[in-house]
Amino acid sequence: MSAMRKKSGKEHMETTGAKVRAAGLRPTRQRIALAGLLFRNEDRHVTAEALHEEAAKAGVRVSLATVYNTLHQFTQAGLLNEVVVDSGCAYFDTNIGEHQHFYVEENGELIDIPGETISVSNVPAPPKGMAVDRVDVVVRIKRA
Amino acid sequence: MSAMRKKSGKEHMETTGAKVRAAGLRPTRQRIALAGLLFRNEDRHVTAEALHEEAAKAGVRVSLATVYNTLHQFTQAGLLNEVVVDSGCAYFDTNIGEHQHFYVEENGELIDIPGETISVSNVPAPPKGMAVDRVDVVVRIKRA
DNA sequence: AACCAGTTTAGAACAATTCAAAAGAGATTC
DNA sequence: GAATCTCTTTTGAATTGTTCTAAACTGGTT
Ligand SMILES: [Mn+2]
Ligand SMILES: [Mn+2]
Ligand SMILES: [Zn+2]
Ligand SMILES: [Zn+2]
Repeated sequence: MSAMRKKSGKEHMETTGAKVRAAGLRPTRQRIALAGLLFRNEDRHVTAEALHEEAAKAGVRVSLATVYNTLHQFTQAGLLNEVVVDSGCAYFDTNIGEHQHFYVEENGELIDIPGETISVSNVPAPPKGMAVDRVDVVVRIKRA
Repeated sequence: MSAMRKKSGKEHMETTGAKVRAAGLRPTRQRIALAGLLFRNEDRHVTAEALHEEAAKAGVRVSLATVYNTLHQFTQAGLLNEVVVDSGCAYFDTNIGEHQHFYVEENGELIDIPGETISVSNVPAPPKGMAVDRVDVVVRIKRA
């Protein structure tokens, strides 16, 4: 589902519950609420802290520990990707397709670069006994 | 200086002091000692903690705070590069030329990929008012 | 309704890093 | 070479992001 139709409120709730269940996770209040926030809009990049605040503002009471647990569970279930751009802060990405990022060092913002855009070639073979897990490209940008 | 001759002990000390001074930093005991450890061998990737231990083993008494300070000062002076591969731990690289890395997630090891090897093309223009600072490629590998 | 396994929570614990204030040491001047 | 000035180092506390623990809770089942 590359281009998905905008869903109505109720429809979104159901979709969300199904998504959590399909991931093999019990659809609890907090998981459904967090999935609701995460998957409601276009692709997004969140930090645990940020999602926790967002939940609070949306009137959803969830502990920070649960936000961390949920982000990791969603990641393990393949619903999210983790993006490493900053030693000191973990980002989670709702865009799980192959793609790359601009990273605005100044304010910590992540911007998607569609997967077909950048091409990486001549990646050498890894040492014996090792296999490539994934190739990450981060384009660090700053004010011109 | 791509391929440098191996230096004798004393020669290395002098070179080291000069390097620190050339970077615009006062050649203090601890900065010279740390530079000595860092730039003595081939290119290396260190963590503050690791360098601190290495110094201790070499009989050099330096505080961890100083190791952090020094690594950052050397980085700012262009003697080191910081490599981001793990949210939670900062790596510093004595190879300041353009190159890429294999990252062995299992044990946190970094392996250089020479700069001419991988080619990255079609990097899109950054948003208005922004400029590319640098493009990082990390090839995450794991046991096959 | 009772029950159980899985989940959430608050708060303590941790790891990596930074900060603050006082003591120490290069560089410069006499 | 002593006085002096500024930059640096040190120690330990403080911060930040994240994980752990043990007790309370809840979704799903009987
Ligand atoms: Mn953050
Ligand atoms: Mn480390
Ligand atoms: Zn993304
Ligand atoms: Zn390197």
